[in-house]
Amino acid sequence: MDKNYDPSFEKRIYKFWTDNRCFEAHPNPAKEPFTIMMPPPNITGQLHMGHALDQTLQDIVTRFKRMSGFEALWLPGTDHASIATEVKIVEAMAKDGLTKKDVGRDGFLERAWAWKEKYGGRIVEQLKRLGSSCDWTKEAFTMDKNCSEAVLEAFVKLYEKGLIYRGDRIINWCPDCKTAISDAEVEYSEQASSLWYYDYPLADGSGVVTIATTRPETMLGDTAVAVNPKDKKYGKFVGKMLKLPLTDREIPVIADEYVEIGFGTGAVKITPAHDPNDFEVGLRHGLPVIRVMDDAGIMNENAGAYKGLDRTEARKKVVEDLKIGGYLVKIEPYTHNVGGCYRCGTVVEPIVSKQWFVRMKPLAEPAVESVKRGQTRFIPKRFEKIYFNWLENIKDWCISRQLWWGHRIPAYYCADCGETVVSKAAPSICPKCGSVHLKQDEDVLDTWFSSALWPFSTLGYPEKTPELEYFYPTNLLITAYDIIFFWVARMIFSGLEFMKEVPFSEVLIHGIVRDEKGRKMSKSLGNGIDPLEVIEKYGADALRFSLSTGIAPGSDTRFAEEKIESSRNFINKLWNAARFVEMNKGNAPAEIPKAPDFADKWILTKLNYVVRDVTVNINRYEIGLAAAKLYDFVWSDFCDWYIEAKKPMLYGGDEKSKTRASSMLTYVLIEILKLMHPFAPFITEEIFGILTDGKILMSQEWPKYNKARVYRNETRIFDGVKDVVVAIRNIRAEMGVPAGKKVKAHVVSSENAAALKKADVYLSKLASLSEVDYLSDKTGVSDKSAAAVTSFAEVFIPLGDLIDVDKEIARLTKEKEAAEAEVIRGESMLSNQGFIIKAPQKLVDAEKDKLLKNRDRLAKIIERINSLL
RNA sequence: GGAGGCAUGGCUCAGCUGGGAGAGCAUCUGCCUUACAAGCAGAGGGUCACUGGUUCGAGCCCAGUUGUCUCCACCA
Repeated sequence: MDKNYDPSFEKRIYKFWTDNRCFEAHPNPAKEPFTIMMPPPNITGQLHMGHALDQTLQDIVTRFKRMSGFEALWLPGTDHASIATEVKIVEAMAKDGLTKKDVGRDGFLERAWAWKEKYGGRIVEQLKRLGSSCDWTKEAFTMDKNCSEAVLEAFVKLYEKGLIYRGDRIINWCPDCKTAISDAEVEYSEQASSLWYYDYPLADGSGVVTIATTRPETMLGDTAVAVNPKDKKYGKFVGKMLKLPLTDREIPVIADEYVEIGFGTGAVKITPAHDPNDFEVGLRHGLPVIRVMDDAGIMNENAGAYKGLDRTEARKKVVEDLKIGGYLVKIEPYTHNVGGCYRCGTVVEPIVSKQWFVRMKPLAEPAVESVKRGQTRFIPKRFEKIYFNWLENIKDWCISRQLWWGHRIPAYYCADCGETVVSKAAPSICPKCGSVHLKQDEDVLDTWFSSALWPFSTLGYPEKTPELEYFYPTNLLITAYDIIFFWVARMIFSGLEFMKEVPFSEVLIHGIVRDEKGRKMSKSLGNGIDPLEVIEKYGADALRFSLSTGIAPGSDTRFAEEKIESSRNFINKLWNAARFVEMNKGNAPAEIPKAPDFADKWILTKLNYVVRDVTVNINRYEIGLAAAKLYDFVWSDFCDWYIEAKKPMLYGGDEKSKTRASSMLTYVLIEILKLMHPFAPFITEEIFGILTDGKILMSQEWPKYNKARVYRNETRIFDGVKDVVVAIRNIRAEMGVPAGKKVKAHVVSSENAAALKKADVYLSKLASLSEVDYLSDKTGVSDKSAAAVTSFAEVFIPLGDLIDVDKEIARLTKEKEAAEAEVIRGESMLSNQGFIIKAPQKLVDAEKDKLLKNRDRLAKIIERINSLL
C-alpha cells in the first residue's frame, strides 16, 4: 500500500461493484424490502453540492440497510424538466438563428430528445462518481414509456372522477416563457416601486373618485372601481358610473368587502383580467373581463392607443397621459412584492386564460389526514406544519403549460361539435357527432405532474408488476425542504389517490448547502463549488464524509475548503491505519484470539459501543452524529491508543503474541471498514479487497452489538492506565523531556498495583518509560521527582537535579486547586437533600464514589507538596 | 400579516429521553518516535443571546425580550 492515500482507485471500485451487480434489488420474499426513490435530477442539470449532499445521505442509508439484511432498492432516474429544458433548447436554437416556429413541433421534439440523449447521461455519470449505489438496471426517465403511460392513466382517471377540469381562470403567466405556471412556481421578491394616485371623474360631473394603484397600465382594462360597503366616505357613490380616463368607457362604482378602509384612498380600481383578487371581485359582481395584454406582455387592441407597447412602456405612457389629462394626483414611493417566474425571473403577469386544472381540495384532505395519522412521518417533525399549511390553503393546480417538451395533454377536441374527449389513446371519431375532425390539445403537462407519480410509475404502474407489489409503498424519501410543495406533497396525494397507500412512510428533510459565508450557492454569484472538482482533488470519500459530518436534519450547512481537508485527512488516517495493519498482518487471521488481553478487551468494548451507537444513529437518520462517533473511535481509540499500545507485541514480542496482536488489529480494522463503508464506500472497499483477496465489502453483514464482548472491568483498568499515561506525558511536556527520551518511573498504587504491573508493557510504551517499578507504597521514592497523581495511581519520575522544586510545587499547587474544586462540587451536591432523595440512586452512588476518589487524590497531592516544602 | 428555524470557545458547527460544556479549523509549545508532518504529544480559550419560571438539578423544558435567517400569504 502506498504511503499517501490516493483516491484514484475510486473509478475502478465503482466498476467492480457494477460488474458484480451489487446494486441490484429484486423482489425477494425471503427478505424485507427497503426502498428509496431518488429525487430525479433534471436532464439539464449539472451535479451541484445540493445533489452531493442528497446523494450522500441516500447512499449512506441504502448501504446501511443493504448490509443490515434488507433487499435495498435505491431507484434512480432523471426528470425531463419540461420548462427548464425547453428554455435551454430554445436558447441553443437561437444561437443557430432558429425559433420554435421555424422548426415546428416535431422538429423541436427531435431536438429535445437529442438533448436528452446528450445531457441526460451526464448527470448520471456524475452521480456515479459520488459512489451512489443505486440500481441502474431500473433507471427511469419521467418521459419514458412506463412513466408516460402512468401519466396518461392518472390524467384520465382524475378527469373521469371530475378532479381535472378545463376552464377560464386567472393564472400566472410568464411573458418570457410564454406559458402558464402554477402558484408554486411564482417567486416573490420585494421591489421598490410607486403608488400612483389619480382621479376617475363621475359621469354626471358631480366629482371625482381618487384611486391608488401600483399598476397604472392595467387601468385600461378596468371594469369597475370598488369601495368597502361600510366606508361612509364613499357610500353615496356606490352604483354611480365613472368615466374611465384615457378611454371612452364608463365603469360602475361597486361595494365589496375585499376593499380595506383606510388603505390608499379606500377606492380600488378593478381589473378582472389582470389581477387575481380583482378577478374574484369581478366574478361576484358579474363584471366584464377585458384583457389588455397579449401573451408576450404587449398591449393589445383593447388598450386603444397603447396597443403595441410593452407593459413597462405602457406604464410610463399611461402615467404621462394621466398627468397631461390632469387626472394624476400624486406619486408615492412604495415597496411591494412582485412575483417572478421561478425559471427565468421575468415578472409574471396574472392573466385570464383557458387552462387545465386539478381540483385540489378532495386530494389535499386525505393527504393531510394521512400525515396526521402518522402514515408518513416528516423528520424533523416541524416540516409537517409547513406541509399542512400549504395543503390546507391550497388552490386548484394549473397543470397545462404552453410548451412542447413534456407529456401532451390527452384531450381531443371535435372541430365539428366542440366536444372534448379525454382518453389514453387518440379517438378516431367523435363519440358525440361521429366527426373524424379531432384535434389533440396543444399543451403539455406541468413537469411536476409526472414527478408526482414517481414512487409508483417507476415500478411499473399502472401495470401491477411484481416490483410494484414488493417495493411499494417505499420506505424513505430524502430531499431538501425547498421542494416539499412542488414534489413531496404532490407525491403523497397522488400515492393515496392512485395506489390507495402513502408513497413512503418517512421523509427525511435536509437543508441546503451554502457557501462559507452562508450564502446560497448560485451561478449568478459565482460562489458555487463544483463537487466534481472536489472529488478530483480530494476523492469522493472525503467529500461524502465532509458532507455527512456536522450536519443535523433540516438545517442548512456551510461548505468550505478547510472542512473537506479535515475529512480528507481522516480518510488518509484510515488509509494509514490499514497500511500499518496490512504491513504487520503476515498470515494472521482476522479474529479475536482465545484469550484477549485487557487492551484487546478495552478496544472490543469500545467497538461494541460504537456499533450500538452508530446503528441507532443511522436508524434515526442522525447521520452527523454517527459520522462524528466513527471519527472519534477510529482516530482516537483505534489509532492513537490501540495501535500504539499493540506495537510492542508486533515489534518485540514472540511469534505467538505477534500473531495474536495482528489478528486483533485486523479483526477490529475489518469491523471499522464495515461501519465506515456507508460513509466512505470506496476506500473501505479498496482496503477490504486488499485484506481479503478481493472479497466484496458492500455485501458483508453489518456488525451487531455483542454484549459478551463488553468488558467493564478491563475497560476501567485500561482507562486508568490511560490516565496515568496522560499524566506522565503532561509532566514530560511541562518539564521539557522529549518523547524520544525514555525515563524511569515509580508507579505507586495500593489497590491497582497488580493490574498496573500486568499492564507494564502498555504503560512503558505509551508513556515512553525505560524502567518502571510498581510499588504499593511510596517509601523511599526520591524527592527529586516529578509527581503525577491520578485517582488510579501515583507516578513519580525521578529527574534528579533537573527538578526545580519551586516549579514543581507551583505545578502541584495548580493540580491541588483543581482537585479541591472537584471535591467542593461533590460535597455541595451530596449535601443537597433534594438531590439525595430525588435523583436516581445510580447517580447518587456515582457521585459518592467520585467524591471519595477525589478526596483521596487531593490528600495525596497535599501530602506530596508538604514533602517538598 | 401568519408560521418556523437559529443564537454554544477566534471561525464553522455537534450536543439524542434535563444529571459534571464537545469536535474540526485557527492560535501557542515541543517533536521528522520504524502507519500517517494529510502526522504525534501537550496548552490556552466558553456567565451556552437576555430576563423570568418549572426542577434537587436547565445549553437542553416553559413564558417573554432582543438579534438574525427562512418559508407562506400578497392589501390595491
